[in-house]
Amino acid sequence: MEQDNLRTLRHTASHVMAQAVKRIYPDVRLAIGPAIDTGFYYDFDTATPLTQEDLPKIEAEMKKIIKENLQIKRYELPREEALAFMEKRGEPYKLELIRDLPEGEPISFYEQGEFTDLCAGPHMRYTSAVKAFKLLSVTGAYWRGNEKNKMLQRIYGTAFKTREELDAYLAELEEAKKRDHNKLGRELEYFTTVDVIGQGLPILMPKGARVIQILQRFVEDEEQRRGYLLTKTPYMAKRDLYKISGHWDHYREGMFIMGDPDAEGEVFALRPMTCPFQFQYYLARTRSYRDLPMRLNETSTLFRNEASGEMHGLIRVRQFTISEGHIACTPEQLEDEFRGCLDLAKFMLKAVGLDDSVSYRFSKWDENNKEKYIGSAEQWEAVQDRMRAILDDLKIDYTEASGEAAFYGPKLDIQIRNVYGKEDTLITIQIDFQLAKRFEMVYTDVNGEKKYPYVIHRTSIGCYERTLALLIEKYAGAMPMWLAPEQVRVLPITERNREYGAEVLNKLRAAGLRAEIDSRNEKIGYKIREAQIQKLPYMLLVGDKEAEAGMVSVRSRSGGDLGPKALDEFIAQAVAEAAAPKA
RNA sequence: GCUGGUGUGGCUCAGUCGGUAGAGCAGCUGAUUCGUAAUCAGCAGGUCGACGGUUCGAAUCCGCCCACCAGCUCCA
Repeated sequence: MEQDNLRTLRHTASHVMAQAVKRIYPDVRLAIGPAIDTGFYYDFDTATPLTQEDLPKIEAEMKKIIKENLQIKRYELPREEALAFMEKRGEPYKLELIRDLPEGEPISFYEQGEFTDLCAGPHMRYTSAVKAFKLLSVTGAYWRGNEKNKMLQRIYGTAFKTREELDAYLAELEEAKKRDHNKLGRELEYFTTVDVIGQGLPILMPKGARVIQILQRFVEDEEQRRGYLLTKTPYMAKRDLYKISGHWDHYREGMFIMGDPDAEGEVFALRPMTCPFQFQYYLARTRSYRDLPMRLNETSTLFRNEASGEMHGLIRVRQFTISEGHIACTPEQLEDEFRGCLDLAKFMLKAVGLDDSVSYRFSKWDENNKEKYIGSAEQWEAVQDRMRAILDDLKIDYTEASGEAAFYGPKLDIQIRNVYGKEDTLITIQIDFQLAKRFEMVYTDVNGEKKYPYVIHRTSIGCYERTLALLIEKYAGAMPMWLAPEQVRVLPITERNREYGAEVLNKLRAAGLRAEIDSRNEKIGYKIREAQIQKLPYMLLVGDKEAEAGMVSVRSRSGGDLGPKALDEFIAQAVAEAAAPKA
């Protein structure tokens, strides 16, 4: 109920904003303006684009409207009158909306002063109800979310019941932005990008590369324990392969193609997915039901020619490496194998500490967009029902989403939000009922009959770049000990202590700890500050008295000064702490 | 791809009306040997994102690319 009130308030705020915009720019055309989870927006068609500089003006006008305390009145009109009204007002988008309303649906309007909007409501009763609001940004957005339509101007804002709540939210936003991996990850030198290499092609610097290496080893070892067979397959193939898989017809604009597809001769393409490559192992000889389930994994680098506006830090890139895998199994094995994939994914999420940050999405096909998918409606419905049954049986709390499936089958997507609240898929488990047939992957069942196996496409920890990005945001750069690219830094107090510092460093490294030394001629407080900025788990101060006694003075990023400790004792404790999580 | 914004040494920024670049921090060298951030002195580092154009003269004006940021669309 509380939530509903807030949405109503925000919806009213969006109308107040639209009224303000109309007053300042009478020629704008109104599109839609709903409340959203974080506030509200309104889409306008304007002759010239709005910019950030327009916002204060609009805010000022909104304040006036709120002060005027206009009454908000709801009324309904019959279809013809509604159309005539919007016709007279010159609102083409509203006309389109009215025309699309189903017959018999009430057509309601909300009026506040000179401003009237087609709207289902509900709304507050007076404009003065909007007490604490803020306009945040102005961006483009396609009419009805379709890129073929005109791009409108969208203003985002937020509103709360009190000033305090608004200020708290804005402060929270600012705090969240400080954890942005795209800023922090560059500052802390996890990665960088460079113009001459190109968009969506990040350079993983030593720290980023190290974290990914740790994760990769962890994943591969765990998958080995769970009966996976590791493959290493080529990064490119002739187009013929992608014709069989369907990628050539359904994913071509997403591929990097080498050679002219219209000319004679061979054309190659970098792989956007691993499936058709990994299937070749299955196809290498005849298979029987005794070979199943066959679990294949690969640390697989993929290339996708994303549209230029899509790239974002390490979250959306053109080359990435994924903990890929495919399971071929019989229909009877499907549920157990699916359960196994989910268990592995959950284990991974828990290990890196992201398990409480995710949500589950059952991604289905879109029956109104059949070109995007292969297979018949009956097949899709059947496999989706099967998947839903499995999800329900596993008691997964999921939401359903149409049009989010892969072109060959439905998915369970494990979703995560970045610091801006934008949702991305971290992990996906897909049931594929079609590619086996396309590749003529068969097995001989107990009765000697040839059958097509189900194929599960799955990832255990997602793609490493994206996972790294979300870990940076989750921990604000302060990686847990087992993932920290630099676990310990040795800080000699004076030049005199460098030799002992080097000795300490060697012992740390010999014990398998990732350690560095700061031997600059700077004051000790300064070196500590540096290490703190980099969020290092441990700092070891070594001075004259530590050198004499074989000790180190330990500081942790969290607990502050831990006092002097025998070096061997520290090492034993740190090594234990640095161990990877166990199943 | 679309809408808007941004692009000056590693980082943060200054650069007024066009007169061919400055600061702090970081770096390096020397001195200092210091116990919880910033001692002293010096040095080095930039074809002002790229390429065209206007101009006697462009970091400043125009065009076109490229990259980065937010959003839309698309997606792991």
